[in-house]
Amino acid sequence: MQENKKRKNKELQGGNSLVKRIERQLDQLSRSEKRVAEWIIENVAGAVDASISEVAEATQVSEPTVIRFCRSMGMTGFRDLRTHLIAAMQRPDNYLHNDVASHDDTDDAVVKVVESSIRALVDLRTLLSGMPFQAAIDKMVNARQLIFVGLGASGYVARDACHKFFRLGIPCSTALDSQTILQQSAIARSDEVYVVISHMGQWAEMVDGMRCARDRGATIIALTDPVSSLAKVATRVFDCHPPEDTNVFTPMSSRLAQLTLLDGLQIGLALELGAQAEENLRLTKRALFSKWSQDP
Amino acid sequence: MQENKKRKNKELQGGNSLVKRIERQLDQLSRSEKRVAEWIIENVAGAVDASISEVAEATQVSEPTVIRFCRSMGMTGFRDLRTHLIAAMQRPDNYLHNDVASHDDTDDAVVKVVESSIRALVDLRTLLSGMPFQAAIDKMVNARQLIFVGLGASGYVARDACHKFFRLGIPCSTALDSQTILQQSAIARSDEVYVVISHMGQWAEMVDGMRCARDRGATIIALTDPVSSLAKVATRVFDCHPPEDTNVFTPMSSRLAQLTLLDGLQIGLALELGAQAEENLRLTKRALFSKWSQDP
DNA sequence: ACTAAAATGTAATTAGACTACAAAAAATGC
DNA sequence: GCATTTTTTGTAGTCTAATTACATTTTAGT
Repeated sequence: MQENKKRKNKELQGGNSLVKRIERQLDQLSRSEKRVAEWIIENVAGAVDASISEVAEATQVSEPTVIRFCRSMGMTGFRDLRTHLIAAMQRPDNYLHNDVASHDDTDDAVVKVVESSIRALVDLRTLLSGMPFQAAIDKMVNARQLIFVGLGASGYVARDACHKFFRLGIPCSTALDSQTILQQSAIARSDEVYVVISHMGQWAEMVDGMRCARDRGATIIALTDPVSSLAKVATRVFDCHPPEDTNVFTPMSSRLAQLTLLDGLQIGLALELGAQAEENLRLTKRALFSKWSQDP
Repeated sequence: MQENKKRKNKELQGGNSLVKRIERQLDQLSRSEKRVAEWIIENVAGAVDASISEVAEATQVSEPTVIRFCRSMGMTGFRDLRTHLIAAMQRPDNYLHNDVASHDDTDDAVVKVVESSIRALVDLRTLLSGMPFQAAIDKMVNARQLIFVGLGASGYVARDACHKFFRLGIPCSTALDSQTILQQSAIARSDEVYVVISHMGQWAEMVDGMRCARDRGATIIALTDPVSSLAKVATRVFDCHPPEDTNVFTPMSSRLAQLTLLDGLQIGLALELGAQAEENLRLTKRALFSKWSQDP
């Protein structure tokens, strides 16, 4: 018993993905154990919080069978399995995609939402290397003004981005409806950079406006579907393909990817701008801090 | 990208979040609880494997005291503490987030930003089980109106949430500056639910306003630091502790956690409301879709 | 020194994890 | 096909961990 504990701890560090390990050994299991395995894979989320009796209940299997399953996986028992599961969940690549269904209870649904958001960012990470960050930043460094463009839900992303970039000390504005977009782009200049956020990239007025701005020499950086008409007009495209939208309960995780991407752009730009931008960031941060620290 | 390649400064990040949190609250603990805290800090690895009686034994303290310590840390019990400890232990090894430094090149910086965002969501994932989703949703189901409150950067989150929840067919509004907050809360009703987003939870006007609304019987749901004064006023608290904010280049990933959390709340509420909300979601979605599909 | 409050421990309760063994089910040999 | 062995599964019970209720001690204020 004593030795087991020590050894177990070693394995925990090296830990190659437990979920994948379960998947791999799936067909070497007996019928009941397989049910347990499948439930855990489908539901890694809930499994972490569940007790042995809850697992037994959920899989219609006896409690000892659950323990046998743990042993089959090379764990010393249920507690050990749980430990490894928790550890595995700290590796974002283990999160699988599960849609929320209308029969889910609240907690399951929430967990699924968070996990699908994690997936969205993990996906983003793999796409990162193909994205023109340096090129976009090079344009931004010398810009007279950054204009963030977005309609509807993307408008919130644009606003957020604007609020983030202005702290670098660069003039920033937003254009969040057709009228503003068309007027703004009608007077676009070659030293202005438009950052356009649009899932589909299909809104006619927006595309028209950006084409106009582009013709006037402005730089158009688009976060959109690369096959869209907006993408054709843009100077640089960051691939934000729209989610395949089968489920009404789909959370808005594509928006998270956009926000994160813009975070990356902003930080990249700050680095490029150097000391002055860094100082501006520091000052804006302190402006808030000193306020609340004086009236707590 | 390849995190192996750039594992240069293997700075001892042993100070993972939970341990830091324990350290931070160390002097607010009673003598016995402090002993437990110190032992765990000294001995994180061992603590993960220990049972409650082993901890009690090792620290010369009774078992209930160990549990009291867990509660003082904001956990529901010993099991919960263990869960979080295991999660925290995993951190130094994989996906360790090095802060962006001024000598980083663009691509490194962007990867770091994305990974720290992923980290933020994985952290959120482990905190979920302690969050009062069902309670919050129960209040929202019968609400006459939802009011989303946030100042500054949190205002964007509030706005975004408002835009998300209104699609369920519930009256939603925002209060994004002190004046609006004070006026709104002055006429608060007991069938209204306030959703308040604030990192620090220390802005005097906001806390005053919420206290007033609370006194008038409204429900206050706060996404904030659980030790803040806002948290004390709130009906329900979702633990969104502020990031330890040492670096100017810190991306705003805590905001992602808030957005995701609100996504979860919205979907949970949609499920609770049932068919009507589902239909509303479908309709709002189609309203957009039919527009762009007719003029591509 | 006396009271109220907080901190801690004792003992009992409950729930969780696990074992031993027996009943089914499947596989094997004749 | 039937008997026999082996494997799989469940039942019932044990033991341990986690938690609660309550009693005792300690601490701080008057």
